[in-house]
Amino acid sequence: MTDSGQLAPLRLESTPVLVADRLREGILDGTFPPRTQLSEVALAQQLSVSRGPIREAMQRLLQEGLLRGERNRGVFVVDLGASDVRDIYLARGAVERTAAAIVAEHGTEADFAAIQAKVDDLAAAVDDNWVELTRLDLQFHLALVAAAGSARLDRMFRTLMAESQLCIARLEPFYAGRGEVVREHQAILDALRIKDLAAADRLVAEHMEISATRLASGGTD
Amino acid sequence: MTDSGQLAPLRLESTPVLVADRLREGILDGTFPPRTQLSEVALAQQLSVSRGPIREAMQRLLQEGLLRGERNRGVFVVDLGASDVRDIYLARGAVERTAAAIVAEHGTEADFAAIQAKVDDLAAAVDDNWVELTRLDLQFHLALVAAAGSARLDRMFRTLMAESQLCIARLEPFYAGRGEVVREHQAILDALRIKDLAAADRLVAEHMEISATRLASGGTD
DNA sequence: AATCGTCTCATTGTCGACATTATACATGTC
DNA sequence: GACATGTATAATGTCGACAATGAGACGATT
Repeated sequence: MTDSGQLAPLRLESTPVLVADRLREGILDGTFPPRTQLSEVALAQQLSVSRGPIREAMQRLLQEGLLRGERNRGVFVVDLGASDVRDIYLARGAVERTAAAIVAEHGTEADFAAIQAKVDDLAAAVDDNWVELTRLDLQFHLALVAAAGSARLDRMFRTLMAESQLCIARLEPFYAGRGEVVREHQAILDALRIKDLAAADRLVAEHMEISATRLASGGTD
Repeated sequence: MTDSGQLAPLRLESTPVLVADRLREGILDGTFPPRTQLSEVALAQQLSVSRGPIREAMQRLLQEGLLRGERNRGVFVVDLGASDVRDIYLARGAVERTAAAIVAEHGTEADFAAIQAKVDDLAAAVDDNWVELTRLDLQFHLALVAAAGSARLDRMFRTLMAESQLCIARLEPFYAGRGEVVREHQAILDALRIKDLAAADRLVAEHMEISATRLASGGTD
């Protein structure tokens, strides 16, 4: 998997991308709580860059749905309500059910192995760190979508993943026990392996339904 | 629908949005053919604005998938191949099938009327103007997704719509006759009205399949 | 003759400063 | 005292200029 012998480019990412990553991290880990305004000048000073790259990074996060912009006012961290949670998981269902159908039909053994690795990571994780559990949870779904090999499904899922992470981090749900979650994911993978499209579709749809309900029950609309 | 007596804001949209609209229009109508580079300074002079808004507009089109950026090189109009066409319609299937399921279950008479209006527009259009026909075609699908009332499905569809328009405009397909297209769309709407989820899902999936095959056959991979 | 090194040119990346906009507070008038 | 108006301030929006990067052309060297 690693391309040893090949040298990586000196600068992997451009400055605006680096800034966007830092901001996204800050939003997801609670450094910037919902509804807080992100000042361009303040961030520019803290990160020792000009306002240009900051604005460009904000543009990306606006498109990702993590920030909300008001004309001539500024950008604010989004505040996701219960209806947003339902909508996010509805959209994820649309993406992941299609991805599952493709993987079930055309998935290779390498694809299944990659997804299985994510299930194993989830099973091996410690129970008490729920932040890590949700991260690994999303990694499974990312691997599932990646296995479908669709650039656009992947693009759409990544923005939804960021939004999922945001509302998960904010609500701090009881994660329903590791064992149950591992079983749910393993069941999806098993259905994919035996090319049972109907079962895979149903399991993914149910998984979205359950996750959305779990999260939405704790939030305000 | 019109709010007479009320004055609209002086500037509806910000400068970068206006610029993005102009650029998108130019890309879709062939003013900027695929693989052409968009120079920041040239566009800034032509539009009489600074490079800042230009860069911001380009950011949006990059996210929409209409432009491709290379570090320290510039941005270029994307060149979509047959595999991209298939991928776009795969992703559209994911979005629109989910939207159709929602509309079939919870759609109001107003929703159906709005979609029916798009079918009527399509039926009333003149035959020879295929550019207009494809535009109206996409308007139907936009209305369908809008009726689902999901902000994220809508967001995802709009970017896919732009990409669809691009590869349609580039390939200039024979549009398969207006009558056939009208029947296909009317059939989808009819299935939604009678809440036949299975039929609606199948019809939308087939519509995507047919459209993708129609377009991909003419392009290069 | 082929290759490497250097130069030039055009373009993007970044920066600091000015212009514009919106909010909040103070002021004046009825 | 309450409302409308004017002003101050802090933010974003925009601009022009400088720096850095990459591509192509030209010439020198082996």
